[in-house]
Amino acid sequence: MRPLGRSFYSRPAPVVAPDLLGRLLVRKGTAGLLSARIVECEAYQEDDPASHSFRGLTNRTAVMFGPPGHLYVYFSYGAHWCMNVVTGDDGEGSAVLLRAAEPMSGIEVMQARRGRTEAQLLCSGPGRLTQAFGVTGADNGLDLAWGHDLFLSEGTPPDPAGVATSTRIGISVAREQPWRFFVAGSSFVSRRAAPSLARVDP
DNA sequence: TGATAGATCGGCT
DNA sequence: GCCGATCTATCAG
Repeated sequence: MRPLGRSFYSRPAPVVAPDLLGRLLVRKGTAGLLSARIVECEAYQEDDPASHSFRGLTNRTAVMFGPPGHLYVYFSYGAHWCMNVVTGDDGEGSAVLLRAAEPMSGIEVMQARRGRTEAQLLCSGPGRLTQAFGVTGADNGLDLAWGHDLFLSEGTPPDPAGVATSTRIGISVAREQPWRFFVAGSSFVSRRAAPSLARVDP
């Protein structure tokens, strides 16, 4: 199981995002091997009012403006960590938020960390995914493309016809951009919005 | 310097 | 369905 290389990430976020579906998020640590198949993610770009990078480089968003293939982790609503994959060129503030995944291995560790046993409650949501994988601010800036215990591997991409798009969850601006990508029909997609999300809300 | 909104989640009504 | 927890960044004064 080899990490996806730098070139995978050095493309625009809305191009990388659908290509992330079906890939495996892998963590090899003292807790053993953890892996999950990505089923939902969202693209964010520098000229995008919904993006953390929209107002320019800050201490918090510095990683987003760095080289592609690194991990951007931020603390949300005073309670949860959320993880992004940095995309595009070095110096450009774009990334893809990993929102949900289907647990594949290391399920007992995920259950212990989450305090839940149901498979759909382990990695289905950005805060849940980071908790299951033990990702925190300590992992901010980590290079996914080069020899760490956390990386993405090839996996098995879904049939292109099985990929659906929608507006991004919890975002009130730039609603015209259908930059949420998910595996249609997967029961591991986060459930915050209506089931038939292939439309753009008015 | 204070108020407020936010890429969330889980518990309660 | 609604609300609180409680950190970060931005904006108003």
